[in-house]
Amino acid sequence: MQKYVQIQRMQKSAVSPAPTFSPLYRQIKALLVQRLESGEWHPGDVIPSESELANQFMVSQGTVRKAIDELAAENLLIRRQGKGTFVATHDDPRAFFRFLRLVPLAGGIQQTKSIPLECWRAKAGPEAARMLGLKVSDPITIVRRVLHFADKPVVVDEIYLPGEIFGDVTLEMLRDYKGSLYSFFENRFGIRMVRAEERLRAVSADRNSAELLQVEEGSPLLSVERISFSYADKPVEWRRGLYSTRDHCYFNELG
Amino acid sequence: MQKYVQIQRMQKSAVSPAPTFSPLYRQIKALLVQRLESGEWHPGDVIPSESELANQFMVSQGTVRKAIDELAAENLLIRRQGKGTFVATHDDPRAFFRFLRLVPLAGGIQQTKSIPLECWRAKAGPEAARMLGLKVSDPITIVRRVLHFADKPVVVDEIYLPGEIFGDVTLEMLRDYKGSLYSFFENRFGIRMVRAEERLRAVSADRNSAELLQVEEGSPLLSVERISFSYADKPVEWRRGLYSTRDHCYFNELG
DNA sequence: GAGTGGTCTAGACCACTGC
DNA sequence: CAGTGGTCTAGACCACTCG
Repeated sequence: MQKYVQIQRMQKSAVSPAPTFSPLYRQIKALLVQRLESGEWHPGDVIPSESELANQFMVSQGTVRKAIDELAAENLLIRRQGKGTFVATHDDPRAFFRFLRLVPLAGGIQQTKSIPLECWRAKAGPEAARMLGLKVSDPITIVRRVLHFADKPVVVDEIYLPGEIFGDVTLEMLRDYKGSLYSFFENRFGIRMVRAEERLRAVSADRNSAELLQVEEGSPLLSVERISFSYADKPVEWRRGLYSTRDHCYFNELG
Repeated sequence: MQKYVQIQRMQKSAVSPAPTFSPLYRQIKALLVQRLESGEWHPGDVIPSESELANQFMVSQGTVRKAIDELAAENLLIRRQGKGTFVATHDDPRAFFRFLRLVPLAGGIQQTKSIPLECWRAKAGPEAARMLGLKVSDPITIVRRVLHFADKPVVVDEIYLPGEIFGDVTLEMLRDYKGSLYSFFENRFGIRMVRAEERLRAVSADRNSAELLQVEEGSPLLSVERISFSYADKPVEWRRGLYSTRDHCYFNELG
C-alpha cells in the first residue's frame, strides 16, 4: 500500500535539477498503467472508484480524475457514469471495428467471420525480428486466416507472433474460439492490444491470394501491414493483410 | 457583450423537460466555435485569455478551460503555455501531414511540391452534389494537380469544390501561391478545413494517371477519396486521389 | 438511497514566455 | 516583471445506475 511514495510533487524552488518535470497526474497515470500491465486489473474489470484511488495515492480526486481522463482517451479505460470505470476489453464487439477499418461500399453492417487456415512455428527472419523487437531466429508463431464479410472472402491475413508468448497457439484453439482474434489473445494469453500502426499500399494479387479472395490474379489489392502494441508500447503482433476492395473500402477519419 | 444570456445552467429540480442536458462547458465551447465560424477570430490569431473569457461568459476559468481543452483536442485551437491560445492554421507546415498520410518507404522527410494542371468550372453531377451537400447542376470548380515527393510524381488529385465559395479560383492563383492547398483556401477564401473522411481502395492505373505518375498502365494504385469539412461539419471539398505506392505508403495510427 | 462518474467553482501556486 | 497556460486542491452539487 506504499505504492505512491515515489511521487514527486511540484517544487517551489527547484533545488534538484528537475530534469524532466512530470505533473502529478501523469505519475498517477503511470501507476495505473502499471497495474494494468501487471495484470492486477483484468480487461472487463471495474477499477476502484476515483475517490478510493485518491485516498490510496494521497492526492485529490481531481488529480486522479485527470489521469483517468487520459487513459480513457487512449481507450485503455472506459468510464460509465453511475457504474464505475472499467478496463477496456476486446470482448466488446464494438471494439472490433476500432482495428478493422473496412466497411462495405454499399449497405449497412455485415456479419464477419474469421476462418483460420494454418498455424505453424518458425524462426524469425530479419524483418519479423525487427518488427516484433526480437532477435533473428527467435521462435515465432505464424497464423494464416481468411476474413469473410457476409460469407464472402474479403481479407487474407498472415500474422506473426512472438513464440515466447504465443508458442501454444494451435489451429484448433483458433477454430474453437468464439470471438475476435484480439479477444482470443486477451482471454487465452493475457495480452491486450492497445494501439497499432498500419502501412497501406496497393499491390497486385498473387495467385494464391487471388484464389482465396476469389478475384483475378493480378487484380489490385490493398496491402495492409500492421504492428500492434501492448501496454508498454511493446510490439506483440505483426501482420500483413491483403484486402479485396471490390465491395469494401478502408475508412479513415482525419481529425 | 450579452452573448452568454442563453446559457443554461444545471437544474436542481428540472421543472422544464430538459430534453438534452448540455453541460456549461459545452455551451461555452459552442459559443467559441461560433466565433471561429463567424470569422471573428482568424486562423493564427491569439484568442482572449482564459480568465478574460471566463469574465465575458460569467463562468469560472475551469469551465472555459474545459471547453478550450476539447477544442484543442479537435485541433481547432492550439495552446501554447506562456503565450496564449491560438486559432489553428494550415499555414503551419507541421499541419501539412495531418491530412496527407503518405510517407516514404525508406528514408526521412522529403520535399513535396504541388503542381496544378487544370482548373475549370462545371455543374455538379449527382455524386459530387451528394458529397458536397449541393443540388445537381449547382456550379462547382474542379482542380487537377500532381503532387511530387523529392521531385517525383506520387499523387494525382482531382478536387471538387463548391462554386459558390471557390468560383474565383484560377490556375494562375494556384500556381502563384506558396504553401499548401489548404493554406491557400484558408488565406484566399477564409475557409478552414477542420476534419476529413477518407475512403481507400486499390485500383488499376488508367492510361492518363499512369503517365502522370510514371508507372505502367494497369499497375496497382491507391485510390483515396476524401471529403473535407469546415467548422459546422459542412462539406467543402471532395477529392479523389491516386497514390503511387511504389516508394511510399499510407501511414495510419489506430488508437 | 447509496455509490459512481460528471460538472462547476474559487483559490493557490507552478511553469513558461517575452518585455 | 507581468501575463499566459498548467497543476492541484477542497468542496458542493448534478446525473446516472442499481438494489
